[in-house]
Amino acid sequence: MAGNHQVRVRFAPSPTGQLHIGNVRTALFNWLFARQRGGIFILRIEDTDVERSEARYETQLMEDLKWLGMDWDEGPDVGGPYPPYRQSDKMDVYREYAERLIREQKAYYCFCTAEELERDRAQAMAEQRQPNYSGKCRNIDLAEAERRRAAGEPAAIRLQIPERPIRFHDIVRGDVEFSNEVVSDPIIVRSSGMPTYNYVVVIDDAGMKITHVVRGDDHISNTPKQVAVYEALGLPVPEFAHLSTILGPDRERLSKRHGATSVANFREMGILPEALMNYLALLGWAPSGGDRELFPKDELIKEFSLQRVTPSPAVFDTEKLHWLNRQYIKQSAPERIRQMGIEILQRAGLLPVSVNSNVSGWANSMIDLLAPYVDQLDQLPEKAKIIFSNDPAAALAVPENAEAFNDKGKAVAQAFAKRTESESPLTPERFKAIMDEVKAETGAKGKDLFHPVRIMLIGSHSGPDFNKLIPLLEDGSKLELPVHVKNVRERVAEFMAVLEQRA
RNA sequence: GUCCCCGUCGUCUAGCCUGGCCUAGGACACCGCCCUUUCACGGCGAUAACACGGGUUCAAAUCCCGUCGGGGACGCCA
Repeated sequence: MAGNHQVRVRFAPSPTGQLHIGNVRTALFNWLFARQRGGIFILRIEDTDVERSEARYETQLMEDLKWLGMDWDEGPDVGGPYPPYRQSDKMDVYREYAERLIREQKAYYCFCTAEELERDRAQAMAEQRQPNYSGKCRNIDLAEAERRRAAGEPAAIRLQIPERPIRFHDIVRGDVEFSNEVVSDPIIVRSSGMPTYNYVVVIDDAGMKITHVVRGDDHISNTPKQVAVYEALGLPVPEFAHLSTILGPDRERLSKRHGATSVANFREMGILPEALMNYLALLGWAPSGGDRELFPKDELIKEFSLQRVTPSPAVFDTEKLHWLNRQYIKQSAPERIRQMGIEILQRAGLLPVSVNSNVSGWANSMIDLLAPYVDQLDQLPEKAKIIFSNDPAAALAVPENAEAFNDKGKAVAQAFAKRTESESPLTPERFKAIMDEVKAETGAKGKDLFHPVRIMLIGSHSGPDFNKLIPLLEDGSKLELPVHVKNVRERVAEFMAVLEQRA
């Protein structure tokens, strides 16, 4: 394909806060589209809102994108042929274009005051009309307007919307048409001399030779205004693709009150980046056939297509994200999960700040054992409670557990206790032998045999395999850890004390 | 209020453009069974949807109109 047909897309966030999940999805679709088509993905930081923009958010935003696995070909850090990629502050260019529009009578000075406009708007609403600009300054003679400005009267510049419908093509929604009646002449330069967003964004996008504008559908109503700017300036109009909104479970736009909504949140929770990317891609896009869910990055790039993006809004479903995350945890190299797990356990105060090889070896086996049980890695400390804490009273307070210690269960507990008080350390082999003896002595088998023992050891009748659990308890008890791990003998002794007392 | 967008299982969606292959497919969740001396994992299975009403047609989830419902935009914010 010839170079001049090359796809050029951009993600243009404002560094005013944490990168929101909806915005990353927009970034992702831009990126996937660019990579799929062998195009250019551009990062442009919109920090014109000086009051709210912060450098740390910009850094964070770039880290978040990288963490997710995205890269950009042009941007504030890597440069590119059409700078600037940070400030879209090209005042002279904006002014020059605005002057040209005035000269060509495609734009005009507007002397209306804010109060006047507000009054008109309120009246239109009251009369159930579209609150459009009246157009009262449209016919002020240019010479007259210049005279008033020279006399110090403040004036904004408005673009004159043509007397015909404005159409544009949207890859997701097809042809979209807005009647010119509903598109007010937009202000492109404020009376303060500052250009407005709808004007600036067009010049910036055109300047960067953007071929496809992929963004959230909250911009769809702005699009006719922007198209009018392109046309007035004689600039080529790009293709558009407006992505639907991501909703919370209550079908309201996803926001902070729905819980985790920023990339940073998911990262801290121990969601793997490939799982998040996969999930986000599936929100609004599906492959033809729609029968595959697992899409690693490379597969997404291969399969993605903007034409297949759905126009309807999607509810964010944490359960499905969790499912994908579990899939990727299982597929992932064990070392990676171990390392992440150790950091999380350290933060929870269960592992020392610096781990020696004895501790890390032990921690690794523990993480290997527990990781398949979690939806997100930050659940590890909670799951590790079975190893780090031992509370017989609490365990017996659960009716279901207490029931396991009927006469037969109690006999099992006593027989087991009798054999383990001298058995230390306990190996899995020895454990098995003991269980066989207990079985012979008490006649208990199956659940009757194993439930009491498991409750004694970890306070619950469900949990990981004994063969792996026993060594973890025995080895852990010998390590210097912030929280002492009790071995089997200690656990059984404590448990029996409480059990006898209750009887 | 006006305009725009959207409307398939509880959720994400395939199918819709190019009507018949749809007895509407897949996935998550839920439920059941199997595996496992428990739980989880895994395997198998079940329940579950074309918003409603009119057309057009031999035939409509698919095309047209209307209604209802949801979301968004209506700024000298971005």
